[in-house]
This record gives sequence, structure tokens and C-alpha cells, in this order.
Amino acid sequence: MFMARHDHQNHEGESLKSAARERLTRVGEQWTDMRAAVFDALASSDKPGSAYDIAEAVSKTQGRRVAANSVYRILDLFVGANLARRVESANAYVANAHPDCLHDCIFLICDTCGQAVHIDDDSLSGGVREAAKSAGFSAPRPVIEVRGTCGDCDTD
Amino acid sequence: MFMARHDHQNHEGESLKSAARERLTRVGEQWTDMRAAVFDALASSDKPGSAYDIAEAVSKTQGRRVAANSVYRILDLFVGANLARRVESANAYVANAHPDCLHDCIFLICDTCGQAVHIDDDSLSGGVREAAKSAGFSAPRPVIEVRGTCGDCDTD
DNA sequence: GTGACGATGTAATGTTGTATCTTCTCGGTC
DNA sequence: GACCGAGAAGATACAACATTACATCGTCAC
Repeated sequence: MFMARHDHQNHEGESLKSAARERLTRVGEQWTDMRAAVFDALASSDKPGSAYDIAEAVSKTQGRRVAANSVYRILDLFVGANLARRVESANAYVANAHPDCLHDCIFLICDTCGQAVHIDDDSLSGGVREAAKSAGFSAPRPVIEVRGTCGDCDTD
Repeated sequence: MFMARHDHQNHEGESLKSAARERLTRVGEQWTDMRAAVFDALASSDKPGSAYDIAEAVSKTQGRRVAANSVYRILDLFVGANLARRVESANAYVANAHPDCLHDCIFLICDTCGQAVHIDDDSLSGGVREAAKSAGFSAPRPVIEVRGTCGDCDTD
């Protein structure tokens, strides 16, 4: 398996939420109701959600209209704080299940059901970094995403 | 170095254009004026161009208004025929310098100047495919893109 | 109190991508 | 030459994604 190769705090549910809150406050940002709601929406699905999806979900739980604008602000903040990741090839976001450790990650996105699996493999991403360095690129942010069909959809 | 590890026809200028024309006709599509113009626009820069950029460029060279719509159709066709690649993280497209050989590729995109460098490394992309396979994903289309700073911009 | 600041709301706008229907063009056929 | 069918391109509208500018509100230091 290509799963995590070092110790992860791999949170879920309330544990993930409180880890997120701690991390955000540790980097000097506030954990507001709004941010909690956005995080909940994000974490409640393993499908990447667009900012507008999130806005709609939050609107529902909050019982009032929440603008995409606000959601974008919060998502950007989350990405900066490593609480969430942007899936470039889907224009969408997912919660990061272990906000406490920083490394490159690889997304597998099912084109059929939309599910996203997130794996970490520093040897692979390290190879990509190396290749970039050889070409004269520095301080790279690797974006490694694989579009395909997941096991569940494949057997159908 | 991490560059190409097998024989490439690495075209440029007119040579690339004619290779593109040949390839497109070989897969049973027509090489029209419009498509040629789009290809020119695409190939005339090493910066990824958005469909709207291309539309504007083509509008200029053709002396008439060309709709983004038409450009999208042609770009999709090009991507399908391996004449062009889509850069997911930039919502943009680049010409493929060697349309005749099919493999995964890795883009390095400079966040400062916008330049995109395209390298091929089947061992890296193969590793990514392997990782995907281990997670139960099949028939993957890897998207490997690195956002960073290129050598030129870095020394400034 | 009030002034500064951060978070959020509101509204408008810009950018990217699709859908649908019509028109054009070209090649084959009678 | 007139007709017909198919694929290419145009026109229009709209959906989805993203950013900007400015207003409001609450909280905390002073």
C-alpha cells in the first residue's frame, strides 16, 4: 500500500473538527461560527465541494443566505492554514484529514462518482519536486491529481 | 536530468504545425483554417493560454470576431487528438510539441511569468499510476503540475 | 465613548465553461 | 447544375466559478 509512511494524526468527525480549531487558533486566526460551519460542510463529505456547493450547504444549516464570497474567503484561509486543499482539476475543495503535518499530497478523483481519495507519498512527490528542481524551478507547489475510476464504480 | 528518455520528434514552428495537421487528419478530422488559426495561436507562445486568450488572438489575426465557444470545441478536439494539453491548475491550454507520442507529462508553471515547461518522465508518472492502482483506481489520467518559480524569475 | 481592526454581508462584475439551435460549406450524387 | 447530407462554425443564452469594492457589525484597547 501507498498509504501514510509516518505518524499521522488522522482525525475524523469531532476529533477532526477540534484539531482544525486548534490549528487555526494556533496560527493566529479566529475560529468563528461561520468558519466552523464551512468546515463542517467541507468535512461532511469525501467528495470535493465547490465554493458554491459549500455556500449552499452552509445556507441550509444556518437557515439564511450565505454568499459565495464569504465562503471563498474562508476556504482561502483554510487552504493557507492547511485545513483544506484545493482540487485544481475539479475547481473544488476538500478537508484535510491531518492538518497538523505538512506535505504534498496526491488526489485520486473518480470521474464517475466524484469521490476523492487523498494519499500521501513523499517519495513520489519528492521525485516530482526533484524533477522540477532539475528544470530550474524552485519552491514548487506540486499539484498531483489523477482522474480515473474508483474501485466501487469500476466494478459496476 | 529528468528529460525525455526515448526518441521524440520534438517539432517547432512550421514543422510542428505540419505534424499537427498530419496527426489530425490521420485520426479522421479535418484541418480547417479555423483550426490552423487556433493551433497557431496556441503554438506561438510557451505560456498556457486560456480559451478566451486564444479567441482574442484568433480574432485579431482573422480580423473578425471569433467566439470562445468555437475555440473550446477546437481545443477539446486538439486535446483528444493529443495536439494540445490542458493545464488544469491554470484553466489553460498549451500546444503539445510532440503529438506523435502518447504519454503522461508533467507541467512546471511559473507563478511569476506564467511560462510553462513540459517535461516527460514516465518513471514518475508511472509511479503515480501505480499508486492510483494500489488505491483501486483504474484507467487514470494523471495530472501532474507544479506551481513554482522558474529559473529566470528566481534570479531576479 | 470612540477609533482601529478583523470578520462578515451585499452587490456587482469578471472569467470560464456548456448547451442548443441555426447557418455555412463542401463533397457526393443524380 | 440542383439537390442532399454531414461536419464545421456562428449566435445566443446560460450555468458555474471567482474576484472586487464597499458597507456593516462586534470587540477590544485606549
